[in-house]
Amino acid sequence: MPTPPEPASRRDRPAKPALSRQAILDATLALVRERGVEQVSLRDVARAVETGPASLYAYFDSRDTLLEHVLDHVYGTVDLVDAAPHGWRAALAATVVSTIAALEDHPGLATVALGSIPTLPGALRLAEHELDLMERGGIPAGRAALAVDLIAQFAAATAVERRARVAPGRRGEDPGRARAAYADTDPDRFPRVHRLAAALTDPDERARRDFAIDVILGGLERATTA
Amino acid sequence: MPTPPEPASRRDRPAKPALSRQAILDATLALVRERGVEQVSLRDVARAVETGPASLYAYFDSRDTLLEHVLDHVYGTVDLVDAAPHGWRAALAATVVSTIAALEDHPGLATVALGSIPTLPGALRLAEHELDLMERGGIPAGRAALAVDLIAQFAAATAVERRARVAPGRRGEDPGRARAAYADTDPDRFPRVHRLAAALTDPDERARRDFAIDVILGGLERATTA
DNA sequence: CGGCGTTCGCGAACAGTGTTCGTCGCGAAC
DNA sequence: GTTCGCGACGAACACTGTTCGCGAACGCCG
Repeated sequence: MPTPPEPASRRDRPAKPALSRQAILDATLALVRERGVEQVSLRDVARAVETGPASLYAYFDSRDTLLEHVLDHVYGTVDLVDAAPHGWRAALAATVVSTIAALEDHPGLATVALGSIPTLPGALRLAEHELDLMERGGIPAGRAALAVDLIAQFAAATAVERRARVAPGRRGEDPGRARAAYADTDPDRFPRVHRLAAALTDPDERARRDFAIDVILGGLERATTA
Repeated sequence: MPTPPEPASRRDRPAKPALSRQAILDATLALVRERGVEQVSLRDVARAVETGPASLYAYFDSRDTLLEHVLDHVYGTVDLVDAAPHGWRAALAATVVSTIAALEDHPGLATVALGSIPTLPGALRLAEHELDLMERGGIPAGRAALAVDLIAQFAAATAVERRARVAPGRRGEDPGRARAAYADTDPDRFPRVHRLAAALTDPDERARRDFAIDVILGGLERATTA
């Protein structure tokens, strides 16, 4: 507002990175990391790269497309744990944990992961590594291909749920309330739920996660059921 | 606009159901079923019960709360398959399939399921049934409690992903494009992904789902890994 | 070297959202 | 018959993702 239209703005400021896909991606990634996907609007991104919202559409078709690229960048940072030290199964488990952690570091991104079919390089790199590990484990290729999908779905879903549970700014969705709701269950209608209230609402997220990974990898190793 | 304020509107139309939680829920459920969650605004719901959007807040704290109740109603319609004919494992598998189907009948609701902790009666009923089946199967109570969570997460995630894949009005996210992307992968960087392109993009959703259920239930049956 | 044709960045506007506030009119109570 | 309380709701708010079209800067052509 102080300076009027600021003439020849582009030429006067050669320091400005000139607006590129990469600059937009980097800015979005930083914003997502610190605020979460749903608190990042296109106006915020535009402001971060010193432009208006309309300009972003020259580089990305839509907000969703932009977020898919951000997601793939995050996939690219996942630690691909090697089979060498503790065997393929432990390595695969560790890779899944790393995937979940990467998604949780960028709140809301997991929702994007569940809603899109992965085709970008970061996701392919992750799939390749998982296939490698399962090959070493002697999992038949057909099963392994299906498992890649199941694992990705599980990792994303876990990250989404976690976000809902920790519930930073959300309304009263705190775990304590859920715990109370289960304990207050009518013992006649829902005897098992009532009896297992504590176990069903156990807040130890790590234990839940490790249990799930163990179930999935264990089931994968078994021969197909007759 | 033709009739000015229409005086004494309430008294003139005693047929109107007077606006209740149930009426709002029913209207929302119908709209969700035919259009999907994200295409149902509070204004749409209000219009369906012949009122304004503000009135809904007398019955539900927020849109999210309303949707959670809709979700629970849907949970309440899930077919609880009995253990009698084919054993507990097949019954549990069928119940999971039924859960996924119910969620898919209400597009977008699965997202709500992933983002909230279930405390309402429909979800409890489902959990009770699953615990019953696992008890019959000899699954230790602690494992069963954790499994309830895993199963619910899996069902919701599957329904969410399915919605993304069938992609009714969404931009070019058709499965064909994904298939091509995998086939075009660089065979040097991603040899396994390239080789398994067909299997990784197999559009047979039912096979993927049954594989996943088999893996999870199989892993559940195994003793905990040493 | 000057003028013009073209491209494209982006300011402004659009249609829509969930939510809140304050008024107003009905129904019950005295 | 009059008054009062309370709940319904119209209107407004702040914000979203996205599109349109003006205008200014660029580079080719004479």
